[in-house]
Order: sequence, then structure tokens, then C-alpha cells
Amino acid sequence: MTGIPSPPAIKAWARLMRVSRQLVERAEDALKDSGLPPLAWYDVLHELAEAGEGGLRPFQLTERTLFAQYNISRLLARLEADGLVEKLPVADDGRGQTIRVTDKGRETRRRMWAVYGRSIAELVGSRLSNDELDGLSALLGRLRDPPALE
Amino acid sequence: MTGIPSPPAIKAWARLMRVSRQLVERAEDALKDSGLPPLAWYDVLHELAEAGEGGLRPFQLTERTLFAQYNISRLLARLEADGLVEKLPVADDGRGQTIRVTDKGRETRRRMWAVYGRSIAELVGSRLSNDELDGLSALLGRLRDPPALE
DNA sequence: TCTATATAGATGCATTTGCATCGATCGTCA
DNA sequence: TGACGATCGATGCAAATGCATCTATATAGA
Repeated sequence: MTGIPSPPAIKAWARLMRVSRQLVERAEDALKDSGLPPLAWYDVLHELAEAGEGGLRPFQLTERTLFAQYNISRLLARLEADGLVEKLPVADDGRGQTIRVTDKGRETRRRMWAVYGRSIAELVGSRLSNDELDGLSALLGRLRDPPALE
Repeated sequence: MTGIPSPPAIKAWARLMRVSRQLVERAEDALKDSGLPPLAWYDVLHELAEAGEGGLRPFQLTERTLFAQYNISRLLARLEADGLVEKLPVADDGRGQTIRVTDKGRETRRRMWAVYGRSIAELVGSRLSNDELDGLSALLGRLRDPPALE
């Protein structure tokens, strides 16, 4: 019975695909134009900054960011090469490591946010009222996996 | 003044990014599990099927699908290698070509839709009412570029 | 304790993407 | 007509991604 999507479902899906791609592209372009790293770096730096001194394990980053494991592994290698994060051995698990953001990483994140935040404000904040934005968040929240109760 | 995004804007943006990535991933996985080509192929085959016998020029595909020019160029090469599309010289423009979907391409699209459509129905259609879906489409429509009047 | 299985993270290899640029043709304007 | 800039589409090369697999450590069970 749910085999064939209804026209409203198709339309909403199509818009979601198109708009999200467009917005990502715009935000990426803005970062590039400012000579800053791509969005993926921001996502990771953001998570690490929120985690604070304790840092995070790579597998925790894969959970929170939706990036694949091997993707995080190599992304962290690049971030480390740039001095934005540091890898620390973790005491009670010889397999693992803890990733902590460095001062330089924090600074990079700050500079990225100046550009990224402006993109968000322009692309989304200026086009919908706060009530509409809340409505959008609520609808999107229902599409999450697992479906949250909200 | 629009430099710093409001909290509702940030939340809506974050959900949009996360949900859209999650949904794409789910849909891609479903196609892969059925041994079918990726979503990008569907997008192109869909546009070409809609265009009918007249076909489309590659640059028209880049406009409609948001894929970069070089991306379309290589995607078409793969589709042609698989016999899903054919490239025809175009009479009044020696630089260009017309891309037309083949019967095999139409058949592949049909088989992809059986899976893709089910994903849409499950991931979106079954989670929101038709009114909610329409509301979502309307809100997303306001985020398009250029901002449509709707 | 010893073995089997699961988990953390890295990596070799193939494919895809991004970027810059190229060759070819078109359209415009002198 | 001839020259010049713009447009169409392809491609070489570097970087990123996907996939499968690997090593190392941890955990569970006999």
C-alpha cells in the first residue's frame, strides 16, 4: 500500500532533494570563496568543540556526523596534518584514540562560522519568519530516523 | 544585520542538512540493495524520459539537475556505455549533441522507480499527512534560488 | 586460560568528483 | 569576410569517496 508514493510526497521529496543540494552548494561556494575548508571540516570541528577538553572518539564522530567510518578516519588525518586536531591515546582501550580540537582548530572553526553563519542567515533566516522556521524544523524532525516523538 | 543567523534559522538549517543526507543515503542504499544504479542516473533518465523523442542537450541537463557540467559529461558517457542513452548529432549546432533515452534506459528507469518510489513513500509519504507534505513543499519552495513567488 | 567473535580504526584499490583547461564551433561586429 | 569573445562539451590530473579488507585490541564463552 505504501508502494507508490502520493503526488504530495513526491513533490515534497523532490523539493527537499533539490533545495538541500542547492543550499549546500551555496554554502560550500561561500567557504571556498573565502579560502576556507569545506563544510565537512566544520561539522567535525563543531562536534569536537562542543565536546570540549575530553574530546571524542572517532566512532563517536561517525555516529554524530553521519560520515562513514573510513571517511572520518581520513578526514581526521587531514585535520591532524593541518594541526586542527590532535590524536591522543586512550587509557582503557588500546585500539582507540581520543580526538581533541586544538587552538588552531578552534580558530579555524570560528573563521568558518563567520562565513557559514552568514550563509545560513541569508539562505534561510532571511527567507522565512521564525514561526515558519520552527514549522519547518518540526516537519523535518518527523522525517528523522528514528522518527522522534518531538 | 543578517550576519548572524537566528537560533530558529540554525535549527532549521541543521535539520535540513541532516535529514536530507539521511534520506538520500537510505534511498541510495535501497537502490544498491536491489542491484540498481545510483540516484544520479535516475535523475538524468527521468529528465530524458520527460523530454521524449526530442531528447535534451547536455547543457540542458546541467541546468535541470544541478550537476556540474563535467559531471554530466561523464555521467552521460557511462549511461551511453551501458546503452541507456544515445548521443545524436544536432543539426544546427556543430558543437552539440542531443541525448535521447533508449528503450533499455526507459526500462532501467522503470525498475529504479519501483524501488525509489517505495523509498519515497516509506521515508516521507508515510510520515506526514498530505497537508503537512504540502506545507513542507511550500516552505522549501521559499528557499529555492531564485526565490519563487509560489 | 584459551579460543572465538566483535569492535576500533587504517588502508589498498577502483570509482567518482572537482578543478582547470582544451579543442571546436557559434555568434557578433567591424 | 575575418577576427574575437562566448558557448558546448571533453579531458588530464589531483583529491575525495566507496568498498572490501586488514591489524590490533577487547570481550565473551568453553
